[in-house]
Amino acid sequence: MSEFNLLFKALNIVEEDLKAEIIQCGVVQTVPKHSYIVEQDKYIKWLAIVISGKVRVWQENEDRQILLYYVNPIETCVLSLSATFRDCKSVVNAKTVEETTIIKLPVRVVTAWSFKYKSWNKFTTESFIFSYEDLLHSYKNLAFNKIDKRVLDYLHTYAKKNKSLSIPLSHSQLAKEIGTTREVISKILKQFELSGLVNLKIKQIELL
Amino acid sequence: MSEFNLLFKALNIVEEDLKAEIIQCGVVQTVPKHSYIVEQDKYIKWLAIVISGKVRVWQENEDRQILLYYVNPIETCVLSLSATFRDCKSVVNAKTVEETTIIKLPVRVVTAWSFKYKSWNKFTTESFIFSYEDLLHSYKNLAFNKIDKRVLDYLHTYAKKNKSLSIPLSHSQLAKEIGTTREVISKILKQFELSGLVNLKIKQIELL
DNA sequence: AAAAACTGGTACCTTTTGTTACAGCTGAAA
DNA sequence: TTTCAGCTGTAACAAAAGGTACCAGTTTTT
Repeated sequence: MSEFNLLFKALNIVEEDLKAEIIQCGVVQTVPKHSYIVEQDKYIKWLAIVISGKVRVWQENEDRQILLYYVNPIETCVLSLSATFRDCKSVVNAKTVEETTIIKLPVRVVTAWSFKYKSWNKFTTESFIFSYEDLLHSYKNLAFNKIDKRVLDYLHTYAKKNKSLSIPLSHSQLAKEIGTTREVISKILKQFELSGLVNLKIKQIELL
Repeated sequence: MSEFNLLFKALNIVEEDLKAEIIQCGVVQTVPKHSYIVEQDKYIKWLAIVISGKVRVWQENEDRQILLYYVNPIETCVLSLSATFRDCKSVVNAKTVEETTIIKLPVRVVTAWSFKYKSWNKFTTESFIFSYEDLLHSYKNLAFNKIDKRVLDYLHTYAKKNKSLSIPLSHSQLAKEIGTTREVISKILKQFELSGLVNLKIKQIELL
């Protein structure tokens, strides 16, 4: 099935006019792994919807990072979605984790769709709601939980989303997800191992 | 001017049908200070829009709190807005700071408006975008800044929003906004005073 | 006016988190 | 095979933040 048809099906887009508009102005693009999709402080000109692959979205401050979320197939980054309503610079970075196919839609064209097409309205609304709740959850987690709890949460969430108890991350990668340093992660993982919570291998953490 | 007309004007609601619907199902209510508008884990049945007064929205965990945002006149709480699209329990608390007049709209009725009325679509979209960016800013702040910086940020933001260099909060109230304890705030404010950044009085912090 | 509750100041200690420094290990490239 | 960069482990130390305790004003309630 073509990328467009995948998109139509996943978002329940039935309006022929909308389909035509998307096909007309949409650009299918396959991006190699570890490529930037958006960069902090740069203007967002395209709304990108991930068809296959995965995109990591995070914030930076000096040498620290903190994960915001991953964009999975048939999702879009909320922040580029806001950009479709209001020209603005990105306050985040987004980079492909693996080879990723996206459909790019020019921001200016998309703006009107949310009122014109019911399916698009639903898509944007749900994206906003889901993303807001997700961020809220992260905020609460960050505000009230110590790092070890946050690490454990992260591992469990990762396992759940990927349906695998094996998390293929190095200590320093994990540190960047959580917003701390490698040494702290090493210490915590070691404690987890001693408590029998995990098995540690190189670039691999196995939940027990 | 009636509360409804204030609302129509502020949100640029021109559709007569929408005005009629709002007037028909909306309830104007004046709530005394320090009253709960929504409570954690309870279902949201009304979308509340603040007409005058102020509502504080926060999250709790054991004896700690952290401020999410204030809802000011002609704003609505995003979270109750999401509830209009999807029945859900509140994950936050909201309480009036002062006597507050709100217009309550039953969640079930509002759902369809965002596609039916352009002005309502704009209102919801802008609420989502604004709130998301606001939360994102708080998240970054929490992730990367130490408490003293966050306190200073809070004071400056407060001063800016209220157009007054005088912040009428006790140390323990401020602690609850930031998500820490009274002693920590006392220590930090004392340092600020010694550095000549603020003047301290009882229940009053003056930015210099 | 007396009592109670709230507010602020401070000292001391603990826990949590971060930093520095170094050593051993692993896997891929030359 | 050697080499080297990246990964992991760990110890010692430093800084940030939180907890406890107690005291002294101030405001509110009784």
